[in-house]
Amino acid sequence: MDSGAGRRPEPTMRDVAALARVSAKTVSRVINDQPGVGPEAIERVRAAARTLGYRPNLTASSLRRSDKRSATIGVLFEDLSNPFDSALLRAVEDRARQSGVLVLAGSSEDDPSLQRELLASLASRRVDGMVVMAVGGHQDALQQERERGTPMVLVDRPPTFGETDSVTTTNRESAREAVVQLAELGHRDIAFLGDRQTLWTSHERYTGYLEGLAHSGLKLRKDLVCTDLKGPDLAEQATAALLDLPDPPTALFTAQNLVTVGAMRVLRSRRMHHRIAQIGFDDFPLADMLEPGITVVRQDVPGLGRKAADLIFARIENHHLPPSHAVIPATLIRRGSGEIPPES
Amino acid sequence: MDSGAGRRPEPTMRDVAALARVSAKTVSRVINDQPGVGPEAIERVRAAARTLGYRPNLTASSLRRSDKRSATIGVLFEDLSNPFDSALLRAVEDRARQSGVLVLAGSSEDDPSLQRELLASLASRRVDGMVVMAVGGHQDALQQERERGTPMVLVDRPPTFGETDSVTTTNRESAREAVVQLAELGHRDIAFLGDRQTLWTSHERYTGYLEGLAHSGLKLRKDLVCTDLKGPDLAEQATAALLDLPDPPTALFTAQNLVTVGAMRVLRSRRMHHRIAQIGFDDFPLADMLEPGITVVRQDVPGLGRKAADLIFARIENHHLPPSHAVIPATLIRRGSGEIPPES
DNA sequence: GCGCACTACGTCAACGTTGACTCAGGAGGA
DNA sequence: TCCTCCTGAGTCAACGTTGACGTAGTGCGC
Repeated sequence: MDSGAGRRPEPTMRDVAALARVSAKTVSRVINDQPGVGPEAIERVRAAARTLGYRPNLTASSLRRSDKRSATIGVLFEDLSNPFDSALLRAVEDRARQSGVLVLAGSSEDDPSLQRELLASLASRRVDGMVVMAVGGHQDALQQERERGTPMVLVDRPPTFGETDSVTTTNRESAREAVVQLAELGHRDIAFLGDRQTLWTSHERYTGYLEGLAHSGLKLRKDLVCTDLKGPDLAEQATAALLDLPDPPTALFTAQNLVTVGAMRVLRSRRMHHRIAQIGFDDFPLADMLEPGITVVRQDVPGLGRKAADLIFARIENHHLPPSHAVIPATLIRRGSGEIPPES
Repeated sequence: MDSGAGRRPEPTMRDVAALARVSAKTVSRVINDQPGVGPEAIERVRAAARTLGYRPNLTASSLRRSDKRSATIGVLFEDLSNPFDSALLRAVEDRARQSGVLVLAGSSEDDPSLQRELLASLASRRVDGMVVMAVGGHQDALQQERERGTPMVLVDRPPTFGETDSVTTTNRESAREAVVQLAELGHRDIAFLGDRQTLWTSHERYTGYLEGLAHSGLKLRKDLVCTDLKGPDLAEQATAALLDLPDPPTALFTAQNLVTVGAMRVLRSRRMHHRIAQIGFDDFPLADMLEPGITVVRQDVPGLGRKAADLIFARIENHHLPPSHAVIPATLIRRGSGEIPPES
């Protein structure tokens, strides 16, 4: 074993060339399957590379190559341990692998300065492109990066600046659909519980909620709207407060995953989960195993990821494509909780 | 905007040097905070770098530097969209960020040839180290990589070869603890449902099951042992078959996440979830919201990830450290399903 | 006034690879 | 026979950066 020795120096093309008694350039040709090398020279080079355990140095290669490709893309999401983000990452990774590209991944934690830092880190490594879930607020850093010509695709949230590809979900339309379904069951007091309004998705879903009410001829009750619920604790408090109203809602539209779970928790602890309707945005595991099953709007996460990857690779291939804004449809999955009619 | 223009060439040190009227070396010194540059030269270089939007090329830098560090590590897990894997990735990423290191991530899908390919891909990019969840079976590719001197830490599964760091969970001990708890409640017919036996973790948990039985003076009933349940479908079939036995089990030890869920599903559909005890290995979201809550052995996933990252960075710093094998304790979380006594 | 140390730079080559070019030798045609 | 073309190589420099080393100028002690 390696005990005692430090990291062995990697053999270089020159080492292989010396052993095969050819020039380094010939080794380069063999490694890159370029023509102009005779069969027995090819064999000598291959044998030498094998015995030395030679592996090409991609960093040196991409430094010298004319296209400067690093065969690496950057992925900058909010939190890689979040199931949504990791499913997205996996979809991007799968598509990248087909092109022999590896993925540098980072979590921005919705922190602009961290995003800026990671962006610079990716840029220093000269990635071929970036797939970014932009943090809320100003996107100056992203815009600057894009304006330098770095291929970039925004996922889940659209760019606030021009000429940049994006992939999003039908947030507004699907939220609206959920609310309309509740209204058609006879609900007239439908509460909205959502995440931070600075997040584009949250805001879109709220707009969809408003549209759904309007479409169904319902009046907006401002006391039934709870926004900026960051995390399950705030969601639980908000749900409890709603239920304690003199005129409580008969249905909840919970516009984010953790909010959905927080609300569920409160409904269950009050044994009201069979009497109050609930539709959540974004599916989650075991939603079908609860009593009742939780009706949700399911986003096509792998679809989002695949599309994002397709776009980034298309953009890398051709910088001059017109920007593309893909919208991936979400689906309403009826499991019971969203099909509870109002009482009396 | 960038419309029409291809990717703008990145400014180099020479560009900055020309603008600041100094040599490239001086720019290098300023960028790396090295001494030997006067204050006003520093200012000129800084200003020039700002106006040009200069960002150092880390690939060129790591090519030339003596230590050859790329400030990048590789992470090779089974499936990055799996919550266990992604939580692990996140923990590694957090630790890496502290050292200014980025993470190249890949999913091996438990496929030896894919793992081999990704390993080569990482090696070509000259990562400083690798954190690997080894695929089952032969680990030759990993061993070869390790023998070349690449710093490597195996997570969740130990190496079958020497001189390599690893981090694992108390699979056997915790499985044993779970089974002993069931036995102490009076259960005598405790079934084992587990994933593929080729996986080290599955095998360990099975061994723990056997130890638990032995410790409690129970005899092994081979007809209650179901292994190699890959995926929830097989788990459901196996559970159904167990319950259809003339002498069915009164408690289930489900040794893997998807198996746990599959078994739960069958118990619920047969309305037996309040009569048959169940303890699962590995926690999952909403386990506490079901009726009854699911008792599980919870692994300390962030702890595993942190430790793995600590080890890889220690190894990168010092190749000569003796190999370290960390074992992170798991905890039994009692929620109800594992505290159901046998009937009559 | 001379040597010496010290500071603030600059010069050069090299990291591992590849694009552009050169070149020897043989085949083939006029 | 001579010229051209093609094949299978090799040579050289450069990608962007930094380690090793060189050097001009200043300050200071004796």
